Amino acid sequence: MRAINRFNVLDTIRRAGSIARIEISDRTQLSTTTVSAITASLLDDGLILARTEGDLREAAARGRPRVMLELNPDAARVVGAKIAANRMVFVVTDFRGEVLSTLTLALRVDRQPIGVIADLIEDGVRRCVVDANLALDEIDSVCLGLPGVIEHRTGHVRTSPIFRETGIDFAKEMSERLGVTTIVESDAHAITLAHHWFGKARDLDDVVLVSLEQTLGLGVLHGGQLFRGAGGLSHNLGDLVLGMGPQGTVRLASLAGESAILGDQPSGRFAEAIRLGRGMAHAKTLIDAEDNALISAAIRAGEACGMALANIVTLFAPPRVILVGSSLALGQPFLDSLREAYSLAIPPSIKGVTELVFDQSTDETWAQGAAVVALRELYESPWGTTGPAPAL
Amino acid sequence: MRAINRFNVLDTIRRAGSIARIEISDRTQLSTTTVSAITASLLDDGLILARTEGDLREAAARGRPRVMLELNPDAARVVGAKIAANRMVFVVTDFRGEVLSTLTLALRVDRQPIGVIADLIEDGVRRCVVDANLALDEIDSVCLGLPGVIEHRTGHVRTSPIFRETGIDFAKEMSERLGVTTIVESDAHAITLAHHWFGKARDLDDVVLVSLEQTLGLGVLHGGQLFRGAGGLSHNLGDLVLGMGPQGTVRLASLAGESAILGDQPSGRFAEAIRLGRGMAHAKTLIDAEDNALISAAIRAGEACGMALANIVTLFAPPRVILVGSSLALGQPFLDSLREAYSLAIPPSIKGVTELVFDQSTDETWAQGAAVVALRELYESPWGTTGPAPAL
DNA sequence: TTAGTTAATTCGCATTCCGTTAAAAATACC
DNA sequence: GGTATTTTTAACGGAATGCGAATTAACTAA
Repeated sequence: MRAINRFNVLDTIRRAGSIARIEISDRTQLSTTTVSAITASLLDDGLILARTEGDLREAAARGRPRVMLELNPDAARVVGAKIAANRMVFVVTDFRGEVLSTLTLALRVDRQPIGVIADLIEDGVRRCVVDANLALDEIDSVCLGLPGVIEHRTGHVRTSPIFRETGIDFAKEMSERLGVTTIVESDAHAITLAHHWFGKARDLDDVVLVSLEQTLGLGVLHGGQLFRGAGGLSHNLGDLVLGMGPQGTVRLASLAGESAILGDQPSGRFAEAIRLGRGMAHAKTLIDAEDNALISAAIRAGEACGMALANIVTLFAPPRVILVGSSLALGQPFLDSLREAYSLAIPPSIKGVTELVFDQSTDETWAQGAAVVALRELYESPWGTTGPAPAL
Repeated sequence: MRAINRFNVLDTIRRAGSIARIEISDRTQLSTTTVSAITASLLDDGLILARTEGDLREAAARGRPRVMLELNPDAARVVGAKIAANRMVFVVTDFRGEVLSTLTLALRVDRQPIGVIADLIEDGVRRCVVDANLALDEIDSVCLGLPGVIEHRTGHVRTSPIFRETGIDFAKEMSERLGVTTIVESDAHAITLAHHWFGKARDLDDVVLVSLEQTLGLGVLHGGQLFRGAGGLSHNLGDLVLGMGPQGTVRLASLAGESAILGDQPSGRFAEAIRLGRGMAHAKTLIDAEDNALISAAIRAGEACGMALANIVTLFAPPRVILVGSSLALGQPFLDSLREAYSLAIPPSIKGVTELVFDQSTDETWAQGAAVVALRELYESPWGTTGPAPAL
């Protein structure tokens, strides 16, 4: 009971940024007494701070001024990372999820042996922590956002474009290397939570996010919780089947995946750009220069995405869908054909239910999302509940 | 707190059918003291009954025999209904969900004005209640399972093949007519809960159900709760887009919907069978007689369903998928092609996660499922909690 | 200075749950 | 019939929680 209310109060403070006790009691429907008790214990545990200034009511406010409460940034530190095929981005954040330091490594880890990848990640985490003027033992938790099908609950990576192997217990591997609790999560889930905390889903507890990167991912937020499959499985949109062609199934990835759009670029400047993770940006300049092959690839991809998107909306009927990922950088041809295919494919019965939002988040935001995954688990953990009774 | 524990105890009793207090305490992790208190209050409220016989331990059990507790069938009565285009099935059930009376009306309500349909439903409910030797004021709740896109929370029918109009507040309409709380729910959601309580999902809290009837529906059970879209929206699988043809989008319904399989049968015995709701059964006999047109239609439908199914599994990754509905009656050609398309389309990364189960439920089961929807809401309502404190 | 206003805390009360212990109930074994 | 065994109920104390009312705190307005 207390644990639940504690979490609710903490989360209310987080959402508000800065809020008085009365206001908390208003929003959580708890009595001011209870709120006072809980906030006292949170203050005691150092999870929140009180600030006397900052009462934002009408200037001519009478009565005892409110004491604003906010998260204590120093209550915890976590590392979040976005691991992609050609780059890794690490962030260290404080308890609020604010970024303290960032590190981007432009590396092609694609299909390297696990050991190598783990080495690189370990290195990145350590360096990013040092950059934040911290030591590793001051970090409470690490979360790695990976593309592919991730089983968050068990820490297994079922399949991922960056691994040759399948079914790796990567959470355990990295936990042991770092000596810090490390969890894994789908990169799409990470960016979904990033939007929930800081981005375009701040006002919603139900939202669907589609990530169009090298891998096509999906994040479904339902009642403020990530919707995960059995075992905490993440989804892989790229595996969606769009049709049966003569040579087997046609999957979304084969039309709208990065390599499908950019094609095989054996060498040259384009290939170089792709290797550096600027494939889409380069493609955009080529499209602006009217490269017809690319334009038609972008249109095909947009149509496929629009169709898949309509199907997802048909199934989940969220009030908002957020589209993110490097493919958005393709610009007009891609976006227009996506929108058109979507509006053609969306069934009339749920027209108007869902709003489409596009967002070009930076890699840092993705990593921040991974940090949020880690923070959420910290929030929910019993912490040092002042009293003896731990959570059920 | 009490309300939660009460509900848990009640649900534990329901699941077990018949269970001793000790066993409840075991399963719910509540102390025997608490269980005793709660069961006493439940007995007091007449929601459960004690039975001395029925201790199923080893015959040579010593000590005080267990007192088995079970739901009091007479604690409540609800009506559940399945409304389809060519028939209506009503059931009256007791508090346990056991059927007390059934009524099937073979009527073509398809596209009639609302008033007419409402008249027929009202009539059916009243007759079925009378058949159970009850009066309408002894009924606690009514739930109508309808095809189409239903907004359970608001009681609105967004679109349904049986209505010409869209966006009808049908729950309100029927509540007023009957003078009994009436709720609406997607028929697919109803059958999903029926399977959860009585059928092939009794052992699971996460399952996906696909209903292949005139309309293609979907029910997703997640953590024992129905997954509903925004506003309690139900899903309509038939609206899934399988591809973009020359004349616009190709939806699943156009390949695997009833009319797509059976084709336009202007007149004759087949047309008559369809009108009577035996279209699929008749089709089966024709298929057995090697009607090539029908066989290929069934195969096309099976392929489309298998593909769509694979996509759903890709998105939800449930441990089990249950397929129900009249189309299953088509037999081999349909099922084989479905299975084949499914196994072709299912991505290797989640192979083995999901088990396919086919089930030919009777219409009565669907109606029973609607009754379950009503019962679940009764279970969760505060009831006459003995103590003063109501639910939060 | 005083009265008024709003915020936060303190205090007392009721509820709920758990654990322990004990007793009562209902049967089997000897 | 007595004893052992097991389930259920009952009683008491302790602890945690949440709420309402009263109280204190801090400030504004006159």
